Amino acid sequence: MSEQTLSRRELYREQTRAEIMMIGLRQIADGGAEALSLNAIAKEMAVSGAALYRYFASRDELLAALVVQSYEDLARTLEASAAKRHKLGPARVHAVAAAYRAWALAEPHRYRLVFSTRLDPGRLASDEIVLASQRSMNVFLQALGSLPPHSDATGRGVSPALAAQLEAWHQRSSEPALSPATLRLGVTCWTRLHGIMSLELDGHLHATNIDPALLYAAEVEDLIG
Amino acid sequence: MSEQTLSRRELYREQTRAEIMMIGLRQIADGGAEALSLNAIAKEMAVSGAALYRYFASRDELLAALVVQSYEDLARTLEASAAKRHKLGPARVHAVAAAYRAWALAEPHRYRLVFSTRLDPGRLASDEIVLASQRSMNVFLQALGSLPPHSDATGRGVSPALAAQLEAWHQRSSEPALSPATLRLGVTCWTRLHGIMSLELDGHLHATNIDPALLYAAEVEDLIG
DNA sequence: TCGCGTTGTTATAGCTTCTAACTTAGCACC
DNA sequence: GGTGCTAAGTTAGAAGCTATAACAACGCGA
Repeated sequence: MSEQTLSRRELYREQTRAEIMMIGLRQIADGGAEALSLNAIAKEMAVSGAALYRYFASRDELLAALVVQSYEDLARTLEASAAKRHKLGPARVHAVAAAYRAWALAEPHRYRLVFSTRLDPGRLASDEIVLASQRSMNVFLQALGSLPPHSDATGRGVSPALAAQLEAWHQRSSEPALSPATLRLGVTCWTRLHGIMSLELDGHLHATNIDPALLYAAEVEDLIG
Repeated sequence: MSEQTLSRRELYREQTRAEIMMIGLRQIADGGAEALSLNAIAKEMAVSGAALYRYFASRDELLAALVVQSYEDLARTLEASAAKRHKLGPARVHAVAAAYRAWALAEPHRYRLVFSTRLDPGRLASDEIVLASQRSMNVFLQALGSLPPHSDATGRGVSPALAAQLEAWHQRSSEPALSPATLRLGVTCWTRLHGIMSLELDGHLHATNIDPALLYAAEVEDLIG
């Protein structure tokens, strides 16, 4: 909370935590969340296994921290991709979608870590996770909101119940510029793109012999217009 | 392979295997794939832990068997839902989609087991898994193929590359009645519905405060017309 | 009926998480 | 500058897991 400079002790502590997380992240990148082992990290750091419990109360806590870190990394990546193309419109949607896909393909285990790691409910609702999620979502929403209004984006296919929930979301949103139609486009975009990435990463599209990149591109095109 | 009646020994063996799988499945249903423990199963069966290795060479082999079993159960469920509504058309698509969602919600851990369990490549490409996958897919394809032809189902938004791959799939498919357009509708249906179910089950849609059922219904509607 | 293969056993190695009790080392305060 | 408290490391150990090896006994099939 306090902004004052950290004491020497706290500084070392943060460094050690960072080192633990770095090694843990590499374990996950190599072998998935299952491969995360406090003991193995300790061995690599040349300390006893028990020492790490001074920094993380449990393996689960470290895992949760890595989920948060990865989610934030995804958010940063998407924000960077959007910042590069400062012009809005379809090109920006393409850029963000491409960045999303590239991140997932570059670090599949991390993508899985973020989206299909089951944490205890308390940790899942952690402020940092919700924040990172909103940051990522916002990048998509900003891009989608800049598209020329689509004829049936707000009308056809939206049930009254769904329209009401979108309206409620619109009301409490911190960004009043985002219309309910854009919000809807946002979740749809997210669920569709995630659907492809998730199945692709787990090899379930392999049997069809269809290049997932083509499916992905087609969905992006469909969402844009 | 041989159809001859099993010997007494083989019969008992199958029974024991089934019992192991039953208990293992319950463990997964309760606590996810991580909770699967040969030792715990043995304790529940009142045998030593080592005894189970006569029936499954490793924990991974048991896990793979449970993945297959669950996938087949999903396929059976979908087939049953289709069989109930013997009339084809939109109603059938609705029925199958609803059955898919219901299965996922009834046994979330099993859904995750099927779709986001990482098995070694050898096991993932197992004949039984591919078969169960095709069975499930076929139920959707049969239903989708019976829809009145949609104006831009085959034209707009399909890149030449994608069209070619769909054509190739069509050629080697055992069901010549399924047009490339229907095949495309099939994968799209799968990726979209899975996208929603996957995010919903892992709690990622919670932050939006939107009922996933409404999103799901909207996607089904969009796919149909 | 007899033998052999199947199925169980116990023992053990090696890994994991995590706790408890003890030692050391350094930061902070007087 | 000395001294004491606290943080950070240590080892020991419990309880759990997968998996293998060596051995005992049961029962099916010839």
